[in-house]
Amino acid sequence: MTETAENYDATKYERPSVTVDVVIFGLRSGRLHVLMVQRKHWPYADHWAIPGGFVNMDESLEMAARRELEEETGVHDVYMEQLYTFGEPGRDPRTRVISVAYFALIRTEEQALQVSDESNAVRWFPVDELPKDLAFDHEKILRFAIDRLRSKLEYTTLAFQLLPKEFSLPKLKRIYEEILGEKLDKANFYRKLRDSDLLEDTGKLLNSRGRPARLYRFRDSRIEGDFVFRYREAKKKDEQ
Amino acid sequence: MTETAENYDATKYERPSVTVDVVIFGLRSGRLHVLMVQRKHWPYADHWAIPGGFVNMDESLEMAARRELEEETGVHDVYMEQLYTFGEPGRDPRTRVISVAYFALIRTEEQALQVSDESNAVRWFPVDELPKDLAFDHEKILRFAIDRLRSKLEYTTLAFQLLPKEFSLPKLKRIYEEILGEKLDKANFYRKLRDSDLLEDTGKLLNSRGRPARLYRFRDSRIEGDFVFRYREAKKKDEQ
DNA sequence: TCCTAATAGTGTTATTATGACACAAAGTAT
DNA sequence: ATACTTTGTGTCATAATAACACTATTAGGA
Repeated sequence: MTETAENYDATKYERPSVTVDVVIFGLRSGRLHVLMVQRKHWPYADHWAIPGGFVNMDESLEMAARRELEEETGVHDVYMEQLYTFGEPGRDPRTRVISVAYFALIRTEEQALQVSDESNAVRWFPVDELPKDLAFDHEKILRFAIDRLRSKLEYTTLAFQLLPKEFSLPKLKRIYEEILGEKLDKANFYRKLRDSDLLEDTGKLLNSRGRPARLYRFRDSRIEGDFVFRYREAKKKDEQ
Repeated sequence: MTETAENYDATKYERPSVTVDVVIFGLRSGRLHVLMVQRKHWPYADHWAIPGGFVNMDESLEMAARRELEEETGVHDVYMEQLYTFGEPGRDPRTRVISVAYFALIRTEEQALQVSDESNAVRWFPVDELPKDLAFDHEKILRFAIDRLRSKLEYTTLAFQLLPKEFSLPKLKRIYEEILGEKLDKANFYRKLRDSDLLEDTGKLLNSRGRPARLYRFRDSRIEGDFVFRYREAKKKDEQ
């Protein structure tokens, strides 16, 4: 049958629901954390979940993700990109739900959390100490997000989104080590950054225990756009 | 209000439709092509489009993509991965439609095309000679897919999915050149492949004009899994 | 005040990867 | 036989990487 504007019936087919879920990464005390909300309602009441919700009919997916993020946590103006779309039948007991997952990177010190009335609590969890029995397939989504963050760290400047405006090289290095789970060589790391021309010396120093660290900021021009900072090459294959 | 299994009403919210669209790449005469269908019905009747259709309530997204692919083109058993989800309001005049896009790589010589009754025609187009006025936002999806294919070619073995089981090194090299749009050095390319240990010599030779080319096949163990063949490093930055 | 611990930052070198290019090998066509 | 075409290898200068030793600058305690 030929459909025209006149006879097309938008309700003819049964439709799935569409949600957006947002994996929010931040650093706290130098460790990588994920923001989770504790659900108030069925299904999975009292279970921890990634913030998210249904997409409205008149908003884009990214707008929906940003709206949910702000509603449920008070967080706004952050780096965000689409991660993957999860749509297995049965992943939500209510009905067929297709979830478009995003991940966001935030500067924790610039953000104040707030709890919405959809959840009991909002909390940061270290990525290696996640709560048990997450709602839905959120554990899978989380692992997916962590893997993606790790791999993108190796060829993008994503890590910059997690740092305060001004920071020291040792701090940046510790973040890379934290996320990649691997020690890096100081000299080689510093040299890569110097050569990359990504950083700008603020002239300021940061006192701590030992010798004070120089503070840098990122050159704006390099953060956006397609410039690639590959902090190291692919690992040598040790298989064979 | 608290929702329970008893009072949850799945039809309470208005829902978007969800479709899958599949960008299908193949080689024909050594050039990269995309498979398109010509629409029969409103909207965009007679316009060329990426094969796709609505997701059924009881099938996964990837199952839906494979079903649509087979229904509309007769193509099956191919490499496929999720590309991105497009969901701008207004991208489909019928109603709010969210499209989960996939891309597939096929060995053209092993596949016979067929036309479904949903479309007037099915045709291969070279990626640099696409038809004008594609349906919906399919031009955007296509560009997205081509970019992704290019970038993944540089650090995966995706190109292998486009080739016949047995092939020569010059042929493989020409494919890389075709997709990347750039000449590669023979010696360096061959050396990378030899060192990668990805290939297995079949012992056979392929006669053509000049010296016969040795035929290779891929070691199965290396095609699947997370093994990475980086045929070259990132380009040097020419900016600054 | 002077030593020590702690942290920041630089220099050096062997090894490996890359890119450019010349050259040799093995067929076909005339 | 010889020219031509295409496949395949060798070599070398340069650049990137990894490993590790070393110097620098502060705080804090003896």
